[in-house]
Amino acid sequence: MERPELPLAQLHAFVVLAEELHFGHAAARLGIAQPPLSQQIRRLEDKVGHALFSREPGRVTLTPAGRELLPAARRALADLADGLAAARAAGSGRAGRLRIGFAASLALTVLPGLLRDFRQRFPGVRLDIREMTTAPQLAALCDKSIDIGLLREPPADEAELSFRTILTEPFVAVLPAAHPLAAQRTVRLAQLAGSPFVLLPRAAGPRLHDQIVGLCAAAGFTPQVAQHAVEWQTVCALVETGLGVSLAPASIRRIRLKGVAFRGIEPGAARTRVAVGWRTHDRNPLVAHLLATVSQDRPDVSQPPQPGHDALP
Amino acid sequence: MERPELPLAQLHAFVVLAEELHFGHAAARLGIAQPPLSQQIRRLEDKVGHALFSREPGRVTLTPAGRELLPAARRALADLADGLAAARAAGSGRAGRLRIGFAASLALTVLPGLLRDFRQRFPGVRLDIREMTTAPQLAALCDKSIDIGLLREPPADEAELSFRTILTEPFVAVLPAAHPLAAQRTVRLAQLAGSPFVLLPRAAGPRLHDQIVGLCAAAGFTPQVAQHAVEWQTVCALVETGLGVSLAPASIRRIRLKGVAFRGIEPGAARTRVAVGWRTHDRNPLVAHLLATVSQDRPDVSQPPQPGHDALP
DNA sequence: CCGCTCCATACCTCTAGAGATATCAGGCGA
DNA sequence: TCGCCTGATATCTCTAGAGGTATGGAGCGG
Repeated sequence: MERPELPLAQLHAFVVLAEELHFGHAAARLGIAQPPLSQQIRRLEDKVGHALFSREPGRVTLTPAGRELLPAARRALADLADGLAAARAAGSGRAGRLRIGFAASLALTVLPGLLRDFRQRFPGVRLDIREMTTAPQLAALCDKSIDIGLLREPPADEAELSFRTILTEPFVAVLPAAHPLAAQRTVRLAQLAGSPFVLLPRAAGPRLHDQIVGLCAAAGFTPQVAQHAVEWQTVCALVETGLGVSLAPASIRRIRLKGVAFRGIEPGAARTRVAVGWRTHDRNPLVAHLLATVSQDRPDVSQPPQPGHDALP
Repeated sequence: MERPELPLAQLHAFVVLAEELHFGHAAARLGIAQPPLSQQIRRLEDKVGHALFSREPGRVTLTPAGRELLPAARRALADLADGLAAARAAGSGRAGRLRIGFAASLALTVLPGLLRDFRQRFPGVRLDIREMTTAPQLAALCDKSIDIGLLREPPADEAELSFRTILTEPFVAVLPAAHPLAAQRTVRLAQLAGSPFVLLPRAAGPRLHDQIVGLCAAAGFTPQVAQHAVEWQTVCALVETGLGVSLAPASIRRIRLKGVAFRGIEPGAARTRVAVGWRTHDRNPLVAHLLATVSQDRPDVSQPPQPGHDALP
């Protein structure tokens, strides 16, 4: 790429003169005297190396060189005016692009409402939304390929990142409908000791995985994982086939499968957190906007299960 | 249209830094020291009103405002580089647009060869070709809406315009095939006195019209025009129907109609001229190129008619 | 011929910015 | 801790150009 040769002020004067085809009128339109305009055009012509205007008695016309330069000058001036407006809008937080990563299960809880509210308040902002499990979200936040992460069980020791809990929800047992424990309203964790488990891999969400395993340990057993699945929807489908049972965040009740029963657990004090994450020193105003939207938008899903939701045997 | 706010040199530096994301490397690439680059970017940021780069320990990244400005800056710089190259090419005669007007009958003579040769020699030049009769061509040359005119019988008294004869051709009589005179190889003009004529209106080509009328007058009669037609092809079609006879430039023999006979005339000394016209003081190098091409490209159509061309009764 | 219009040229002042050198401050790694 | 890397800041010189005023030359019309 070479250095630009033509000054924009001169190109602007050129365009105005090309429209007026009269040095006096163009000078008045530019708010200057005629001789300085004459000099400006001369300087531009010297830089191009050819006359851009033909000066005849009684009229000024464009030369072929001038006719070639005019559309390019117009386009460039317009490009820059647009780009400057867009840069200012982005800088002030009225426009721009916000890149959001989210864990799949959050599509069942906070994501829809948050996106709706944000779009309503900031229609000029383009949202780039990508599904990613927790660990990849943390990496993407650090390397700046996303601006916002929506995830579960945020880490406590990320130096560059900050997190804020949006909501907490209890766990539920996920059982095949025909499972003997499905007949109960609530399941004691110890009762699950004899059943194989279907769980997400630790790598997908280390803290959530460890929390679930920890609950089982507190109940006196280590879950025997028969199958891993990255998505909670897949977990439910495998449970439905009778492959095993699971422990999951309560919001997955929204996944409605005939052959799956969701039951409250005892002890029921444990909760899993949903959080928004961002780079601590990120000054992007859109990030601040989204955090503000999250703070005003806190749906409560800690209500008890409603009758009719589960497939009763 | 407002004045441009951002200097191109600063935008150029911005683009290079956005590519390198390292002040030292970008400065080296620009051929300056790092502090001046730092100052330049600062000045640009002050003009935009927002930081364009985020400076963190160990790395430089674009802000949202910077990300919005980058494509616009790139486009504008490219537009101007292209426009400047096009202006220079047009100014030096390597490229640009040439607007040519031509009388329809010249499509039967000089036009195809001229266009072919010119395109071969100047492939970068766009040709804008419009069919116009002689009088509109003269007006368009004067008001600069065409650069070149190809016409017949150029005027002798146009102050701003110059003309050069490309070729001359004799006249032929245009007769219905069943006309008694069609049996002759050559027709004396006086023999046409009793027949109605089909001619182009004087307004379409005053001098050609007057030349034809003058030939008849020299032969002792004034042609009785039964019908006018602007195109020679239409003239031939009307002659074919038996509506009348005509006198026309010899090249219209190329219009092949079964029911039309073309015959040489006596006296046969008169010739009609085909000329190229241009504005005398036009400095457009493409005009010079075309005039040069015309000078090297002089097909000779003054040969006698070849057997088999005419419909014999 | 004279007055007016139109664009060019000459000369002037002022300013912004381009680029330089010198230096500082912060962070990182050995 | 020290050395190195990186970007910022301070200060300086120089130049191009932006815009002004005054004037000149050409052409046109009354």
